[in-house]
Amino acid sequence: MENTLIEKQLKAAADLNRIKLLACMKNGEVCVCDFVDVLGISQPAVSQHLRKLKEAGIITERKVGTWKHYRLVEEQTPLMKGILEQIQPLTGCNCETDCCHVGGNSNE
Amino acid sequence: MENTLIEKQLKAAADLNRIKLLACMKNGEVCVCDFVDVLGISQPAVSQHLRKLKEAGIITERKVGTWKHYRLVEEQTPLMKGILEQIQPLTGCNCETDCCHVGGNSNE
DNA sequence: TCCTTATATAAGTATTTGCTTATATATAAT
DNA sequence: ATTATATATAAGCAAATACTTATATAAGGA
Repeated sequence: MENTLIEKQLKAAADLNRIKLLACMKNGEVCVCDFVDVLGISQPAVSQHLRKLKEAGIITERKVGTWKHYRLVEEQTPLMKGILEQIQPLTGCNCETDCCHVGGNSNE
Repeated sequence: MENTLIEKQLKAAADLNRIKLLACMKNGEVCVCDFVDVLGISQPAVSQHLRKLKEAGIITERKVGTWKHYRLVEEQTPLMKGILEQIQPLTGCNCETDCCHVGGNSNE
């Protein structure tokens, strides 16, 4: 693993909001709309963070209708494996069970 | 290990010049003057990078006359252990054997 | 003491970053 | 076709970053 790739992945991970995104995704797939609630920043800001993580090869996406589900890629570099192990999980952002306010347990 | 400390250490490590500094220190103690040659940036720039790594608890220092020897702290966090493992070693910066142009194998 | 050397700090600046609001794109529903 | 929803992209801006040069500090030697 080259130092320039290490730099790219470290830069992608070195932000508290993106650390929280990664923490959420440790629980499974998450939608952009859920992240907005979790981080308290705008939807475009979330999109930009996710793009940075995607460009570093850390996450990938899946389109479901108008939604987009993001998740950690399966084959992480040794560097990212170590980092992801250390990131503390975040509750309240599990897309599997309550994605995009669909499923009947939302009050909107 | 809290996510805010993780952020601090990731931010400290997420720079190619600082990655090179860490790579050098994997070989042992290094002086500021040696880093200047290795990185090709000014001495104050090196000092500032080293301060950032020190403030993140990643490195420590030892004063020897007018020189200052920097080295990795012994008790690294699990996060930094993983990162340091992945950083590729850099040759030409081993302070133990050729520190600050002292030792007779310099041509100045 | 004065001068030199090694390093740190200060101040200034260009670049990068992380947000914002506004707009574009894509899908679904009416 | 029109409208609504979810996400992405564009543009602009404030804050952070990484350098520079100039200066301060500290130790050693003449």
